[in-house]
Amino acid sequence: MPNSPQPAARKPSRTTAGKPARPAPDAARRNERSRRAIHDAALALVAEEGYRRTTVEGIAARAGVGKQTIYRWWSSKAEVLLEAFLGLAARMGESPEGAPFAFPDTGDLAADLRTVLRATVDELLDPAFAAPARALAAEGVVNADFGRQVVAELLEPQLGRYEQRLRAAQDTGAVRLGVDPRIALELLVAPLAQRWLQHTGEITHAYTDRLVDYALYGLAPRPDRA
Amino acid sequence: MPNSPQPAARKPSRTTAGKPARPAPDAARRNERSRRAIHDAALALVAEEGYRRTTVEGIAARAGVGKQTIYRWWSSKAEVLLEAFLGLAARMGESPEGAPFAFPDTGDLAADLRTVLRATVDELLDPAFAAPARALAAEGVVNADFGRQVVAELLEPQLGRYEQRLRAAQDTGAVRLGVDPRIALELLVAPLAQRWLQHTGEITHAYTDRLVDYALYGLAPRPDRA
Amino acid sequence: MPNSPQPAARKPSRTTAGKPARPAPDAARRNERSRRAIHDAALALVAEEGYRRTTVEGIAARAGVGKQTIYRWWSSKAEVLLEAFLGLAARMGESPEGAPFAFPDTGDLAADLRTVLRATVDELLDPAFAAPARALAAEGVVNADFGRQVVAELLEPQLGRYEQRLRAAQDTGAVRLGVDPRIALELLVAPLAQRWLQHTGEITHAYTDRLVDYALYGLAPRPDRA
Amino acid sequence: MPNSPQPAARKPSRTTAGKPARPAPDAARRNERSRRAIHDAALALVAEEGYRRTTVEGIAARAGVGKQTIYRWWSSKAEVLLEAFLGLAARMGESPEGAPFAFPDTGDLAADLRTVLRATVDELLDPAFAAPARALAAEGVVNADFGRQVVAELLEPQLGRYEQRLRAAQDTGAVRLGVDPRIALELLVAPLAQRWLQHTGEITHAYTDRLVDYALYGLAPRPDRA
DNA sequence: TGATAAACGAGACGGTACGTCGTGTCTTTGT
DNA sequence: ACAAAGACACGACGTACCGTCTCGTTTATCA
Repeated sequence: MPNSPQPAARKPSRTTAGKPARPAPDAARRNERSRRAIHDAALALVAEEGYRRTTVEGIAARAGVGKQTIYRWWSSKAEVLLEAFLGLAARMGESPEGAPFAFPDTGDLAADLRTVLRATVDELLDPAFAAPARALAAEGVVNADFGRQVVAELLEPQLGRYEQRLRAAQDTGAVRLGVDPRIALELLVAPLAQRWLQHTGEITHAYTDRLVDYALYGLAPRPDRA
Repeated sequence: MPNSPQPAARKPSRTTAGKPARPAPDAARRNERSRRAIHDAALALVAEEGYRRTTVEGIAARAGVGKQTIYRWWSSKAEVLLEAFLGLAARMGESPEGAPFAFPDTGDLAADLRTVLRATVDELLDPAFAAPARALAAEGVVNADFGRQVVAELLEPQLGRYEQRLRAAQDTGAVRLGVDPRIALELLVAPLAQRWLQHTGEITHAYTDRLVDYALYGLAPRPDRA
Repeated sequence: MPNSPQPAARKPSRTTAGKPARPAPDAARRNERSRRAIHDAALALVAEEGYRRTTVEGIAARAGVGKQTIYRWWSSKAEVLLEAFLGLAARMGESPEGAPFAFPDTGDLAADLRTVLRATVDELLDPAFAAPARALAAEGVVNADFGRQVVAELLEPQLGRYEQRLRAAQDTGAVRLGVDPRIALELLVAPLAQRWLQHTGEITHAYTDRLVDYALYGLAPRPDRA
Repeated sequence: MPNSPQPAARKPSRTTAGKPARPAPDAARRNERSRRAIHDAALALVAEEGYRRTTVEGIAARAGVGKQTIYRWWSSKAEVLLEAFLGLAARMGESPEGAPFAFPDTGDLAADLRTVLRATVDELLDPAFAAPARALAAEGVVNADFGRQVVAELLEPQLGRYEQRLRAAQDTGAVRLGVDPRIALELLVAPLAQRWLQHTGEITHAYTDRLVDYALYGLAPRPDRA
């Protein structure tokens, strides 16, 4: 996971947008306690009340903070939640020693994929993780700019590791050379994402194990594999 | 597509929920002109302004209708949009004569899948179709009940046709017998859905053609297919 | 006193001002209970908390009314207070039977003026009357348009009665014919107003009695009056 | 006029009020440049924007000063403005050589009063003078403590000079001995004040000339003066 | 065919939240 | 230690919509 839990020099997105171009607050003087309290309040409220019922006002009240302190540093509740969630994901993805999660490579591609997908299933079933993650996804669906930001900051680092592992598998011959690793990864990950996002089916370890099998060996008959 | 453009006997969901148990309006006396105007206004506003900026008040104003006429028959703007979109999808999915769309079966599974996925790509790139579809998806992500309703009324009829075609393919030997057609279909459809929903990549005919190939024959080397 | 306590067809001042020209609410559908509750709340809060600490939000809360209901019909808390105060003044100025107050004319001008000014002193010493009256005056000092409105709707009707009485006195010979009744009235009324508004001195019956005497007979020696 | 333009030892009123009893700043180390800049900014903003739209923040910004520097030495924008206005009045009331204005005594009381009142009319018609004066008056109307402070520091010195001149007139026989000079002065000054403050009429030299006449010789007929 | 009851358009209402502004306090960083 | 700068908790602003609630006014069965 990127975004280690240091003070975080995220500049206010107002800088990039800016029509009236507010003078841009001084990040050095920022109150770190408030920032954290806002993160925590946002995550808690989304988990407890749902994203829709979560309001900027509510976050401010729960964090013991003035509304303006939120608007000074973020431009919407979605931005607040994204930053809060990146922090949460960083904390969850790390081993206790602080090293970020790394994609396993035991030499057995299928096994490695099963391991990682099972771990993802577990995360998606954890309400504290799932509620804000859903909220971010939903916001991104309807707001392309925000969606791309979510992808870049949250999703891409994860998917990049799949891509690397699949490239390694191409070197060892476990995956055909002609295959585009990007599309390959989607075959594995997207079905799980769809079931979770759209409520089209249950998500279990058995399900992801099957996904790995189907994706690697195809749906068509395979006479060579007895 | 279900929900043909007849008067539509959709009963107000208030009946099912209902604590105060409103007397339940008389669907027979319903004004069909208003119903249609509301559909059109909802679709137009979502396409023009975005889902977030679309309000019940705005729909009513644009449709030249009182707000209460909306609240009498629907319980939220999401419900209005779902019904409006079902109508739109029915109109688009139908051949001019009025027969609903049917999944092709030329005997060549790969070709049939490519055909259907290419058509889906075209739909997803049509803004008039995509904007409300995205809105419904986003709402469903964050609201499980509504999500299941969207799946049942909108998605499932489509996916069911994939499932039937894949079962037919199992009979002809084009797909292994052990394969779960539900999961198989997800391998084909979910990557496209993810790219579209999450803005993780471009969606093109070339892309879906590749998906069909990868899904049918797998990512691993296939020595039998010279 | 004008403005008897009938429904009051005061049209929203927005009509006169109006840049964005809001559609202008329909006064016929106005809720009279809310209107009264807002009047009462405004007067009570100004008396209890002071004008400065009285807020539109506070008035709305105390009246059990949405803020928008205030902004729909008035353009500022000052306008609310003016209307509320006009109602109060009408109620106070009336004899119990409902007839508005009339300036006395006993034939003795000095006595009549003393009577009326003493009554005014009593009003100005009544906190329930004085607090909103002060607030309106202060607002008018600093905002010329509003000041003129206060004068026209509140002050002028009162001063007009002085003017009439003085004209009558000119007919009977109690006041010189060359005297401008407008200025004459100011000689009597303004000193009291100044003491009250600017806190430059006490206001008592003895004080106003003296004012009447000085104004009628002048400061210079009067050899004719033994 | 008191308050000559020396450093001004006005101690922060916080000392007198004070619950938390702030350490009380050291007036000796005070920055005189900032003090002046604050005065100028306050007067300019009130004249340009109006009292209501003038804010402490705006004054600080315009003066190139930190907000705290204002709060350190004054307790409200009204206090700032009062002090600034006292300085302005001192500068305007002085002859170029620095001697403060003195009430004329030519032996002709009526002429002297006309002279002074005409000068006052001119001041009241000067926007740079009138805007802050109005603001102070309005604040005083609604805030008794502040009102008394305005009277004591600003009004009383002026009115005192009227009182002295009227006493002198009693010695020469131009004013009856039984007349209270305080009330007498109000007869002359209050009508002008009221017209100006409450926007009840125009203020002109002709008007004040008439006031002097009416006040001195009364409204009633005066058979002795042919 | 006229009575009558519902749906309808309009929009006022009590509310909640928005995003902004100003207050008065506190903290940081030079002087 | 004062000062410039400005972040902060707080509270009010005036606006936008929410979902409910009247108001007349159609409209469309049934008497």
